[in-house]
Parts: sequence; structure tokens; C-alpha cells
Amino acid sequence: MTRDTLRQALPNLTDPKLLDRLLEKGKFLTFEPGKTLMEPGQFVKAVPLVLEGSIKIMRMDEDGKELFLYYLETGETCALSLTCCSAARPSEIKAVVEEKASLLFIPIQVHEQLVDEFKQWKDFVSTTYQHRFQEMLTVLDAVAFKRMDERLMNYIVTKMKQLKSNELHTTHQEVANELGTAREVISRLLKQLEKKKWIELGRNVIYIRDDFEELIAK
Amino acid sequence: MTRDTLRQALPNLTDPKLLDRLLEKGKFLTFEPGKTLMEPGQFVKAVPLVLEGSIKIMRMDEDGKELFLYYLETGETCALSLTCCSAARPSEIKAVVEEKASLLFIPIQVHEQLVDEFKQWKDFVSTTYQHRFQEMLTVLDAVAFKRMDERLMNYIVTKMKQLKSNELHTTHQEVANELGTAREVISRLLKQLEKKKWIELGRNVIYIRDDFEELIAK
DNA sequence: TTGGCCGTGTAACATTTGTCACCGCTATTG
DNA sequence: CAATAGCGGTGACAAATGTTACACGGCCAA
Repeated sequence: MTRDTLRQALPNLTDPKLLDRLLEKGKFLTFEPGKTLMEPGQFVKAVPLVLEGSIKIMRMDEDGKELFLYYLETGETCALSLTCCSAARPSEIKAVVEEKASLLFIPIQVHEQLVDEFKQWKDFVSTTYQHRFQEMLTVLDAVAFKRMDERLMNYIVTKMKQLKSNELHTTHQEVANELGTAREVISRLLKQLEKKKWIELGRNVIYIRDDFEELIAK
Repeated sequence: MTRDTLRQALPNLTDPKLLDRLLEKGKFLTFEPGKTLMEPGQFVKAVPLVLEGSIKIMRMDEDGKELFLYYLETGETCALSLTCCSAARPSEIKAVVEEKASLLFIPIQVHEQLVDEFKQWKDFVSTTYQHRFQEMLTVLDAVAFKRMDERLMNYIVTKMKQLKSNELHTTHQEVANELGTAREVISRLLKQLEKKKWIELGRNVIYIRDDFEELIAK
């Protein structure tokens, strides 16, 4: 773990003193895809900074139904962990490693000192809140106002953008979980999208047709 | 507008210098119920502090469908206005006065100075973010995981708590708008709730039965 | 007083989503 | 190779919600 790695992941944090403190006090860990980092009910004791890879953040209800919220990617942190640990409340969400990830965990007390001492850190936290609010509103719109077919298409495009690929290796069951619905519903809708020639289906894989690659590029 | 009024509305802000700055730089205004304070697309230039009354915050989609998010009450401010104005982005939401309201508008630049200068203000903003995130998650849960009848009952109880009353003066249309559905659906579900003896219906009014007043008290 | 508007009640129907049952294919494992 | 588990396809049906259409009664303004 060097200062350069940090600088590369976090272009907005340039203050050498801040970087030193992060390196000194933070705990560096890496995780393999599929690893569950956080489950509802667990307490959050540190703020995770993503240096590499990506983390999938999901909401869950009592019956174990899930709902995909957003990804944390390089240079980002989780607003919910910020609110949860400040309030000393258990986590409201589940976090799973999507792509092999390196994280720097900043203990909550250190984070609070940094907010007071470094304007750059304060701004970083502030823009994190802004982005996450924005994303929560997007999810809310989708769930409240859109039908499942539109949400599904959106999901596919989002995933492919994030993976920078035009194919998606996953199962219908997995997609269903992340959209909070049943596998059969997803199979049905995927078939419809295939009939419309928007996508092509294989076993464990969804291809997006050329016409839509432009959507991913954006 | 006196310092005492401020202190009463905002028990956590005690620093006399901070209060003076708020009084000096803030703009005090009062509004009647029904007044629309903010519509999607408008720019936010000041942070509204609620000193009295309550403000209803709603999300809207392109077709004009609405969705109730939460109330701002005495001593609270709007996390979305904080994020919007920091980012100089147009409002994502609609704000309507529910109960006659007195507001103190803090210009965004002043707000940013206060965050740097006063720990009490910084903490105030931070807990605001926490509360609003929490409320957004609650709405998200409802929309994603609950059926309309449960959401409706929840809505009624929430409103009555907020108004500290066991009757609700509104129309089915209004309720439908706030839950993002159609009037007929609400009429239908309200009738079902009446058959279950949970509520009673009149023209422009919904009464909650004694058995549920305990829910309001909480 | 009358005509029109608003709020509500309700039936009938369409659409969307959820659930159940079951089948066939494929990859994996012993 | 055979057994098995996982994945996907699909039909039939149930449940929830959205839509259309219309009727009734109260209230208000002309």
C-alpha cells in the first residue's frame, strides 16, 4: 500500500498530510468476488474506501427479498456506512464484492477527526452524500414509476456500463433477486426483449445487441 | 424574529454566535398551507430551516405522477436542498406547505461558511443527512416490498401522527397522488379498511377507529 | 331553483406481476 | 457413464393494480 495507489484512486484527495493519515490509520484489505462484506444488522465500525474493484449495495426486506441500490467503485465510499456508523446503528443494507476489490477501512473516530481537520475530506464526504442521494432517487423512481421490463433493460445497461462489456454473465435468478422479483418474471421478460431483438440469450449469459452498445458507451 | 424563537425551534443550536449569524444572514418568511415552495427544475439558492409548521416533500416523475417522501417539521431542514444547492443542480422534488409555516432561508454560501466555522452546524447538517437517508430507505421499502393496502394504512397513521389528530381532512384523489396510484384504487382499499372496522369514512374526511389511536400516540 | 362541479362508490375489464407445476437441457461429479 | 443439481422455458392460474365508464348526492354559484 503506497501513497501513489491512494492518489491514483482518489484524485481529489491531494493533501499529503491527509494521505499520510489515511495510510497510517486505515486498514488495507482485499476481497474476492462474491464475498459478503456487510449484512443487515451488523454494526459498522469503519468507513470503507474503495481503491480497486467494485462493491454491490443492496437493500433487503424481512422476508429476505433483495433490491439492488448501487455500486461502489474506485474512489468511492458508502453514504449509508457514514450515516450508520455516526449514529451507531446497525447496517440497513447488504454489501457484496462484485469485482475483486481492495478496500481501505477508516475507523469511524479517525473519519470524524478528518472531517474537522481536512477540507478535502469534508468535501469528499459531502459529495458522497450527494451522489448517493441522487442514486437513491433514481432507484425510487424506477421502483415507484416504472414497469419491470423497463427496469430490467435499465439494469442490463447499467451492469454492462459498469463492467465495460456487452455481455453479462449471470443467471436469471440473480437478476430477479436484484430487482426484487421472481425468476419466472425475469425469464419471461428477457424472452420478450429477445423477441424485440434488443438482446440475445445464452446459458448464464446475456448479450446486448449492437444497436444498444451506444447506451453502454455513455 | 428573535433569538428565542430560533432557540426554541432548534434546541441543538445553542452557540450565540451561530444564532446571531443565522438571524443576521437568514431571510425569514411565512407561508400559508397549500403554497408550493419548490418545484422540480427550479434552482435552490438557500437552505430552508423550518421554525414552525410543516412542509411536505414529494418526488415527481415525467408524467406528473407524485410520490410522498417525508415531512419537514419544526427544527428540520431538507437534505435534498443541501445536496442540490451544493451541486448547483435543479431541484429533484416538490415542496408544499402542509401546515402554516415559518421558514428561515440561509443562503448557500452562508451555509458553507457555517459548516466550516461551527461544529454545531456541521453536526446539524450531518444528522439531517442521516435522518433523510433513513426516511428514503423507509419509502423505498414501502414502494418495493409492500402492497398498496399496507402502504395506505401506514400513510394514514403517519399523517395522523403528524397532525396529532384522529381525523384526516383530505380527498381520495389527494391520497392517491401522494401514494402514486389512482383514485379508484384508494377508494377501493379505503372501503376494505372500513369493512375491517379500522377506519370510518366521510366526505373529505377519514376517521381512525379508537383501536388504532395508540398507533398515533407513538 | 337549477345546472354544474366535485367527491365518492362501484362494476367490469385490462394489464402486470407473482406463483405453481413441470419439462428438458447441460455441466458437473462420483 | 449415470446420477444429480442447476438453469432456463413455458403454460396455467391467482392476485394486485390500473383503467374506463358511469351513477349518485351534496354543495355552490348563477
